[in-house]
Amino acid sequence: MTLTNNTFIGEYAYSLDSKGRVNIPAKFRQSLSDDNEGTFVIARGMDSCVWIYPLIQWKDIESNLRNLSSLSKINRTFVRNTARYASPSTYDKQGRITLTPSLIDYAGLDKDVLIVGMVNKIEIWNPTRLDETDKQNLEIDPAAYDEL
Amino acid sequence: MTLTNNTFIGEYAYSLDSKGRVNIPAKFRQSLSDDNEGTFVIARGMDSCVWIYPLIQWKDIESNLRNLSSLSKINRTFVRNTARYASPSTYDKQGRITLTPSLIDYAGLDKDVLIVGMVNKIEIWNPTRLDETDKQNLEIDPAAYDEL
DNA sequence: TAAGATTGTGGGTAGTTGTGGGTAATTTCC
DNA sequence: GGAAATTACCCACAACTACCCACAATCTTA
Repeated sequence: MTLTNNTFIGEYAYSLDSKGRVNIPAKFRQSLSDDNEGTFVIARGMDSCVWIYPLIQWKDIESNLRNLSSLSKINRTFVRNTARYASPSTYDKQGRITLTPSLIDYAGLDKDVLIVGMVNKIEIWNPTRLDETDKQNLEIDPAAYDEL
Repeated sequence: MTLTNNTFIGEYAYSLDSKGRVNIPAKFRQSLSDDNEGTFVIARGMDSCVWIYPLIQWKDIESNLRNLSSLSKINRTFVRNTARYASPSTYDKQGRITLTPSLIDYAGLDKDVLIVGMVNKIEIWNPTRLDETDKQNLEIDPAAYDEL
């Protein structure tokens, strides 16, 4: 069953095969609207994971990046890190996309990976790294919850 | 008979079958408005239980998450921890929804479960855990009630 | 009170999904 | 230009899930 288009929630334990392919969970593919043409854009996440955007979502980001002033150092860094490692990937008949070796290395991905729905994008994690990140974040969380 | 739409009160002792399915009490289903399309979103509760939102209720939460900027680490963590354990579930012809193994484990659910109406959402408990939680809260509650 | 409808619970089956690997086309590099 | 490596496309199978049917217990209604 499908919620809103291009919306991803839930967590899935999948595997990365020897060719660098990961399956996109069926529920996520079903949520993809047709104008994405079965294509995602994979990029470096800000945490040590891989970010996967639906194509049209990425186009939004792209146009935002275009409008960001290059005067700010943070902006420049953000644009560079986002754009530099991004590449489009269309899924095959089995629903898999291929990750670049560079991204696999960046996220420290091994055979077992965790796919996490982040509402408007998807994250791919090495399960161990996500655990560690979770632990580090335990301290700041309560404060964040309060604002919501 | 139905109170207000999408409002759940009362407590029910139901059972979780070997396939991870629980029945949603008939009264709760009758209270569900049509625009929910017979669908709930199950998620981690803040206590060790499962939360069940009517679909449209969850969509509100979702759109809030969608608007949080990913530039902030706190936001990313918050979105991840919320979306990660959530998944939609439409009830079958018998009125049951399927829980994910991850949530069953989190809430420590066994065969016998307790379904509790929480007005705008539903909780599923392991009866033993709910007892324990109740006892722990006895001490702090009176003070808290005063602020209400 | 008896008959019928509704509700909760269990299980079988067919279709879908995740995973691995093979082959042909394409690209890269010497 | 040709060989090696890489990529894209296809097929096969096992595991899982969604859907369906069956039955017993409870509630409703005449």
